[in-house]
Amino acid sequence: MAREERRRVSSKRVLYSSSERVTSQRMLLLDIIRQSDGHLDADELYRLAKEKNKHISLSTVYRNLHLFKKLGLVEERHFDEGHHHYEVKPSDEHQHIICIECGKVIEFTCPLCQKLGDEMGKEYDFDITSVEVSMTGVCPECRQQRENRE
Amino acid sequence: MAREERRRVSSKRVLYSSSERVTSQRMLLLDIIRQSDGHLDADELYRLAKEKNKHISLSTVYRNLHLFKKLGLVEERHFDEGHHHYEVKPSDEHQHIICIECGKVIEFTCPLCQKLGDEMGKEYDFDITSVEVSMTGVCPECRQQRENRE
DNA sequence: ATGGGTGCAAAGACTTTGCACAGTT
DNA sequence: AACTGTGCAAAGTCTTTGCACCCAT
Repeated sequence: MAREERRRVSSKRVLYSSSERVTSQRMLLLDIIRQSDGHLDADELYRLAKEKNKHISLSTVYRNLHLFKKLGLVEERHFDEGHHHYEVKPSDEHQHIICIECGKVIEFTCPLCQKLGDEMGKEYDFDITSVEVSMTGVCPECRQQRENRE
Repeated sequence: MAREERRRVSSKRVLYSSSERVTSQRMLLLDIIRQSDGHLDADELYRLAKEKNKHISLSTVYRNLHLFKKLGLVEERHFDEGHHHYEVKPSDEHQHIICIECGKVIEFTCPLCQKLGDEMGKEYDFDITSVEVSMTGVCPECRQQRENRE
């Protein structure tokens, strides 16, 4: 079984084994989220889903994003904008660098960040459930363009 | 000159020395932001401002938050919600832990996080402009309440 | 006097909700 | 058959914008 395949089955298995119903919309959305390279927002997911199912509605997308989040299949990320982004919950925790010019997203892993979460949890007596690191900056390409403009 | 006083003057000095106009609304908003213990959202700032100036409008609040951000007087923070929070730009960079139950916010400093920003900047050839760390979890008080409920 | 700032109301962007019908169990 | 999920439209929340008037420079 290919790696891809295993991941897909595993997402759906979570759905099957939950008490939630398995609908074609949910299958479709899970497929799209898995195939994307991450960081979809609700509207992008909706547009992609509509290519396969013309009648799917935005509310269904929102409702199921909440469901997937509850089931632990996706994570909500808060970048510099007024809306949320979602990505498949990765087996390895990772963090993001976002270009403020073009919106490009770089992922990097940071074991240190998890460790930091543990430490701060102890320090302030919190049960830490997530550690989110977002750096913003200007990517090489956009910096180049800026320089050309000057 | 007291510490508080110095900080206020310094915020206003930035405004005076910019080409932006000095209006009573801007003075009022800067005063409120400075006096708050941080993490105000636009609506809270609006409500507080209305206590002093009944006619101030929400748009003025939004417009000036953008201005203050541009002038580097406040920072925008992205917690787990659908709206932004603002805080006086602190001389020392710090990060946040947010309780998912009651919304309480803890601040902690993390020199390591800035260092991480530098490193990642080098690694991916980004000019990093900010490093934002948000941890979420359950605070001691809310954990207690949960346990009582069970 | 000139140009930017403000208040108000309306519009925009993103998200949630009520309801009747359809689909899953 | 029972009950949850869906599509649609309407409402809700947060933010931005157009415009006439006001005020800082």
